Order: sequence, then C-alpha cells, then structure tokens
Amino acid sequence: MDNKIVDVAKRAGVSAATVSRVLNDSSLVSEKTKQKVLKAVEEMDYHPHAAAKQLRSQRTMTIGVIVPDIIVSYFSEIIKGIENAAYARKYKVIICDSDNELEKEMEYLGLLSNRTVDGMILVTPFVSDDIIKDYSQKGYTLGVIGRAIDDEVILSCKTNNVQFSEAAVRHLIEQGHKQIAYIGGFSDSMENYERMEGYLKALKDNRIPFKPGLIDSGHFMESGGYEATLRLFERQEPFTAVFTANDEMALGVYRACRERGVRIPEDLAVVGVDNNRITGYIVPPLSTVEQPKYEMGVCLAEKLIDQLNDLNASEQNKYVIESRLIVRDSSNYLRN
Amino acid sequence: MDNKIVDVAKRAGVSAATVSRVLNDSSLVSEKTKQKVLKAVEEMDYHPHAAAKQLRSQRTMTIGVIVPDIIVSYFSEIIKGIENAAYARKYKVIICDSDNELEKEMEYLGLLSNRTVDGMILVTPFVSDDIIKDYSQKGYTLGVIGRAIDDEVILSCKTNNVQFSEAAVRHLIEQGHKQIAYIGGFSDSMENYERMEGYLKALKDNRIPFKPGLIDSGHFMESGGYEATLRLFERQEPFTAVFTANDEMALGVYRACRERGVRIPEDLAVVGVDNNRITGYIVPPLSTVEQPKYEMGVCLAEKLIDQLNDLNASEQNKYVIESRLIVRDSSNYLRN
DNA sequence: TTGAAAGCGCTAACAA
DNA sequence: TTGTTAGCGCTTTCAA
Repeated sequence: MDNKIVDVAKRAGVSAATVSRVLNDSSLVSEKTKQKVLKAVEEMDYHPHAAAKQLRSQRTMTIGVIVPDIIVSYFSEIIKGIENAAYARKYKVIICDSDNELEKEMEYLGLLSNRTVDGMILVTPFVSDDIIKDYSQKGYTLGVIGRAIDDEVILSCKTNNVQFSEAAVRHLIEQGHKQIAYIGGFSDSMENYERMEGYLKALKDNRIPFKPGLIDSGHFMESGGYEATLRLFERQEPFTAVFTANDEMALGVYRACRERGVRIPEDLAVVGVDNNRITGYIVPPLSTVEQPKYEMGVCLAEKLIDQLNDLNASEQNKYVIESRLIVRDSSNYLRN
Repeated sequence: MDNKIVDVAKRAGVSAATVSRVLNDSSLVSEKTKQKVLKAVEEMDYHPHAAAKQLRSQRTMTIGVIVPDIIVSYFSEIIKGIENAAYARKYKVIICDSDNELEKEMEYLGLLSNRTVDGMILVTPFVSDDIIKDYSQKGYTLGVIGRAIDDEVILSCKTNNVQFSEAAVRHLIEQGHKQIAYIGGFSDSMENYERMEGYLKALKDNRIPFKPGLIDSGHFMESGGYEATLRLFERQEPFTAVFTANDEMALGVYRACRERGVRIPEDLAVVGVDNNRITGYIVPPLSTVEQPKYEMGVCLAEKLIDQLNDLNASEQNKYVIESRLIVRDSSNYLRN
C-alpha cells in the first residue's frame, strides 16, 4: 500500500510520467502501454498520494461548506444537495459547523487561504458581504446560499422570499385576518428583510394598516419564537394570525399558545417557512412554505465547481429557485 | 496571498526553517526571532500551503465520516459531535453521504488509501466487519459508531441497546401489556439484533410467550414502519403495544393507526428509540429512548484523533454510552 | 508515443 | 539558536 508511482512504473516497465498519463486519462498513451500500466496498478493496489497530487496540481478537489448548525434540517438538506452534486464531480466536501459563532466562521474561511479547499460555500447570515467580497477579490472562489451579494463573480442561490412571504400573508388576509403579526429571524439577515418586505406588500395591497407593535423577532430559533409570542401577547395590540420567518419559530408559537390556552387556528392562525419535516406531524399541521433546500445546494455546488474549472465564463452568477406555499390546518380556518 | 515560506524568511531576515519552526511552535527559537517572524507573517498575510505541509508531514489533519443519510437527525447529531470534537483539535471533517448505497461507501473508504484523510469513522450498517478489519490491518485508522467490532484496535462507540430495549419493553409490560409487537430495522444490523435481544429478555423475565407473528421490520424508515404496521394488522395475532427500533418507524406506526382508526395509547401503546426531536411535538408525544448521539460522535472523534497521535496505547478501544427511556403519553396508559 | 528532469511548498536531519 | 540541504510523491515541460 505504500507504493509510489515509480514502483508502478518499474513493474510496468515504463516511466513514472507514463503512469501519470495513464492515471490522468491523457490521450498520448498507446493502448498497449495503458493496459500494462493498468495491470500493474491493479496488482500493486496502487493509490496516488492525494497530497502530492494536490501540491503539484494546486487543486484539492475539495470544497467547504459553512453552516451555523448542521442539526437544523434546513442546513443538513442543503449540505446533502452540495455533497451529492460534489460527489458526482469527484469533489469532496469539508463541513464547517460554526455553532452560530462568527469567529468560528472566520477561522473556517481560512481554509481558502491555506488552500485546503478550492472553494467555499457559505450558508450563514453572520459573515458580512464585505468580508465575502474581500475573499473574492483576493482570487478565492466562493458562493452563498440564502442571500444574494452585489457582485459580478460571487455565486448565489436563493429563493423568492418576497413573493412567497407576500403569498403567505395574502393567504391569511383571504382567510379574513386583518391583524397579522410577523416574527422575523435575525433582524439584519437578507432573508428577514425580504420576508418582511413580502409581509408589507401584502398589507399594502389590501390596505391593511401596518402596526409596529405586531412585529417581533426570534433569531430563527424555537425558543426565540416562543419568547416573541409571549411578548406579543403582553402588548395591547390584538392579532389573530402570525407569520413566522421559519418553522422553528412557529414551533415556539405553538408552545406559547399551548401554555396560554390559545387555540390554533381558531384563535390564532399560524404560517411558517421551510416545510421542516416536523411540521406535517404536529397538531394542527403547520401551514408553511416549501423551500427547495436540496436543490439550492445542488445548484450552487454545480456552479461553484464549474467556476473552479472555468466552465461558465459567460454565465450568470445569481440563481433564484421558487418556493411555494403549503396550506395546512394551522391557517385553514375562515374568519368571519 | 501567494507568498511562500521563503518570502517570509527573506522579509524577516531568517531562514525558511526558522519560519517553519516559529509556525509550528518549536521551542528552539529565540523570542526575538520569533517576534520578527510573526511580524513578517502578519504583514504579508502569509498562510502555509496545506498540501505542501501534508505531503511533507504525511498527515492531513482530516478525518472522514461515512453516513447513510445526513438528513436523518440521528446521523447529523453524530456528525455534529464529531465535527465539534475535531475542530477543537484542529482537525477537519470530510462528510461522506452514501445515500444508503454500499458501493458509494466503498468508494469513500478509498479516501483512506489515497491519504486524503488520516482516519475514517463509519456510522453505517452496510460495510461489513470484515472489510473494516481489512482496512485496519492495512494500517489505516478507523472507528465505528452504533456497533462494536471484534478487534483490538478498531475503535467503537455504541449504546446499551440490550438494556434500554429491555427497559422499554418492561415498561410496556408494567403498563399491563402482554401482546407486544416488535418492528426492527435492518435485520442484519447489530443495533437490530441487540434491540431484539432486549425485547426477548423482557418477555422471558415476565414469562410472556414469544410470538413470531408479532415481529416485523421496517428498515429504520417511516414508510417501513408504516408498512410493517399494516402487515401486523393483517395477521391473526392481536397486540396492544409495539416497540419500534427507532422513532422514524414509530412515525409510520402513527400514520397507519390514524388511517385505521386505531387510538394511541388507548388501543395501541407505542415506544420508539432515538428521541428524535419530532417525537416531542407529535400527538400523543412518543415514548422513546434518548440516545447520546452527539456524545457518541464526540467520544469516537476524540479517541480516533488520540489514536492518530499515538496517545492511547494502553487504553481501551470499545466504548458504551448509556441511553435512557423517556416515557411520554404514547405508552402512558395503564391497561387493566 | 515515451522518458528525463525539474519543481510544487514545506519540514526535518544534520551541521554550524 | 539558526541555516543548509534533501526530499515528501506527483505532474509537466522539454527533448528524444
């Protein structure tokens, strides 16, 4: 198992260069030589040393993915898409779980600088656009999922946040709701801005007054949604429906309602975002928005690898994949 | 950004070797020189080239993890444990999602042979013990989670399947059940054998006859649990409780019961395994077994890295972490 | 179509 | 305490 390319060369009666050519599908090798080499490779169970190859070729065939928390299914599904697309192209994926810490994400970005990875995909709201642009300008290849960056090179794949949020809130309005609360995620993340924008648009189109007292946020977490709901209950402003920027926070809404004896959907209609698997099993099943998580992962991984191989010189760098509203019992209740 | 170690050396007025020493915390460098070097490194934004380092040192500081499906929370939580433990020791983690295909797993095992990773952790039932032993004998470092391998070197971390399964079934018996079905996972996986063993033990200790007609299996998947339940319903053998080898399959039981109008827990008590997050939200909440997934990941990653660094010559190589039963409403109903 | 030789960027043995 | 030198195992000119 510790054979080197020269050992194979010796056994096959050729030079190391020839073995290398065979192994890298060079066309300049005669069929006969090729067979000899392949036979030797087989017999010796030879495996080219990855580091040597990487050093010489200056590419690692590896990409990194930074996520805040791999356990959250939103992220693991994206990762799966990335991994599957990478595998099909002989690329490996290094997983970088930041535990929601910017510092850890910055450290992982260093894998670009020391050439551990050929490219990096960020699925996190913490690293700023400027930092990503900096890396891009230094010549590194990177892409983001879930947001877009104002740049000509950096790849991005996101979903139509504004439209589906508008659709979700419009749906609530059609059910007869006029006081609709919004629980956002991180208040400075692009997802959050856009989902709120959709919320506002739906209100505007239906001439429903915007009430700041109905806006709160919960950091995309169950506990955050729970606390936000309790705060909303404390306030004077009544509301009959709530739109949360993701399903996790909607679970928090459910918990708060259970504790306070608020019935869903009779007293309060709820709509989330993600179509987290859990949402189909809870009672009542949660209306939500199906996001193409796996597909976004595949899309960005493919484009990134293309970019690493100069395969998309003239192509676009921003992709949007559509999400769609799924109405379930948590909001399927016509208000008079 | 394309500086090499000699460039730094030049700037600092020392040799490349000295820079290397400083960067690798060698003690043989004077404080003054060290500061000079560090300053140059800083000013030039120098990052050692990973591949060169790897080639020279013959280690990649990377480990691989093979899982059947990263989306399943059982696996993503283990991965998180591995990743976090690895990060703390400056190791990276390459994720290998096999989509339940043995062939893909075999290919990923090749990352050991070509030295892309220093070690590999398998969290999958598909690769046989013999294959793992083969790799180990070739000198590669690997470990498994969820099963144990009869070997002196290969690391393993699992949980006490027999005991907690016995406890789960005993709990059902204490609730007054005498006809208890068992839905297993892959019929040849060690988890499955051991969980079934616990099931049998509980029956034996309580002189409850074993009925083959109450045994079925569902490949650890929701759909499998659903189908197994339907098959059990078809048979003549009546039963009032079911123990499933994981929570996913219990979800399938729920679905089958909903369709057939079988009430949980009044008509059928259900107990699963995993404490999948979902189980606390469904109705009725599912009794299950809390498995230390994250901890198993941490444990094995730490031991594996220790082994890579010859830090555990005399230590054990098999670890068992305890799981415990969580009784919720799905089985909390005393039968007369 | 093949081989010889140089070198990717780093570390470590040896010498000073 | 520091520098010199020799590779780690591969790919890729260049020459034949």
